[in-house]
Amino acid sequence: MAISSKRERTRSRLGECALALFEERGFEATSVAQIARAAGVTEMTFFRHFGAKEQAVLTDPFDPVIAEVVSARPRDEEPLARAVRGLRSALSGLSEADLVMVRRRVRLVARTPALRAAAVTQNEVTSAAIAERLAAGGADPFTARVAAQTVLAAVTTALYAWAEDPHWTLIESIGAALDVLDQGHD
Amino acid sequence: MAISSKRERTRSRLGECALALFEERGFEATSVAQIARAAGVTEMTFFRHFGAKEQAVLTDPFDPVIAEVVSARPRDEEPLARAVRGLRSALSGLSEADLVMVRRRVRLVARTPALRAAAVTQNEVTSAAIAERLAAGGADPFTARVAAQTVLAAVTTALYAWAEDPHWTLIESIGAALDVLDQGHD
DNA sequence: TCATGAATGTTATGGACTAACATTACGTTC
DNA sequence: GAACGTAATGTTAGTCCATAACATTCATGA
Repeated sequence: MAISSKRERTRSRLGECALALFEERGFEATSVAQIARAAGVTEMTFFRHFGAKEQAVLTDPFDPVIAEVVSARPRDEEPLARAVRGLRSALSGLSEADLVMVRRRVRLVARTPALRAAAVTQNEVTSAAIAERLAAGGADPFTARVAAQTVLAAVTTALYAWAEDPHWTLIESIGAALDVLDQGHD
Repeated sequence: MAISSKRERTRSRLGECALALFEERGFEATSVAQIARAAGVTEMTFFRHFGAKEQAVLTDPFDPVIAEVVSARPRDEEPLARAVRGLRSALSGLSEADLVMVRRRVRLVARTPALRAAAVTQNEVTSAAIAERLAAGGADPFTARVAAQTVLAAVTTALYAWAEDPHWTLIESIGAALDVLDQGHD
């Protein structure tokens, strides 16, 4: 028997239909009514699963992992180094299939202004979590906030560049971005 | 006779009413119909002046100045130093009255998720301009992009912190944020 | 004065969301 | 496996943001 409940199944069905339609005819040109119909469900149901149209794309298990992993690093490393190494180890855990899906979503976000705007809200949660951990490790609160926001900005830029350029690895792109922050530190 | 045309006057009237109402009862709780009515004008007119509700707050002469000033620095300085010094000289040109208005707007943005999200769109234009200038100065395009996004993330964080904390100067806050990026470089 | 174009008003429409209430489907207990 | 309670979904109605097409007022110079 399936592990997934009915709720989980319709949710993922909605997510898949949304992604496919967005890729096919664009985010703005696709109405949630169309998505709902494609998933064999009502408009209302869509909003019960994803609070807003953008959430159908932006809901991924990616951001929480970052915060988790950064805070798992030894506390005596400096903030930037912790972020870099934390991300490196986190990304090595993704499968090929995962990467394909992540790339599809990130590319869509990278190409859609409304999605990029909505993504910052996700980002802020991650950023706050990272900053909190850094501050708990003894960093000045303001410094922690800036460091967290800065690292995420670099990672986001790397993600968008990677999604558009097929001959780069995710880890390569992110590594290169973080190297820009890190220049002069070694 | 007034220097400002009728168009400019209704525009600024709309902007002032919007800011006041947003501060009074919140951004989401204020409809553009209310703003329009307060300004003695139609809802339609609002949208002709500001393409969207958020633009009533986010339209300021701030972002363009940043890009302008960063690119005005001598090309042989390194990217980060150019950004820091460029901003420093740009901000010193603001009057007390300007600072009060900037603070009101930034505080509203800092407190309103929807406005923070919409602000990134503004940000991207500035970021692209900065990156272009950095790349024209010989920097690798990807590096330029990351540097631009990173600096703006730091500045934005500083802006939000400054708007909420009355005993800090704008330039102090931004300086402190950029110092976080700069640590280890000197 | 009147003619021209800019600024604004009117009306109609569509799409994103919310609220309140009705209904169906699912799983659990007996 | 039948009844019951609840989770999941449907229905309806409405608000607000935003756009389009067309009409109207207002300012300004010939």
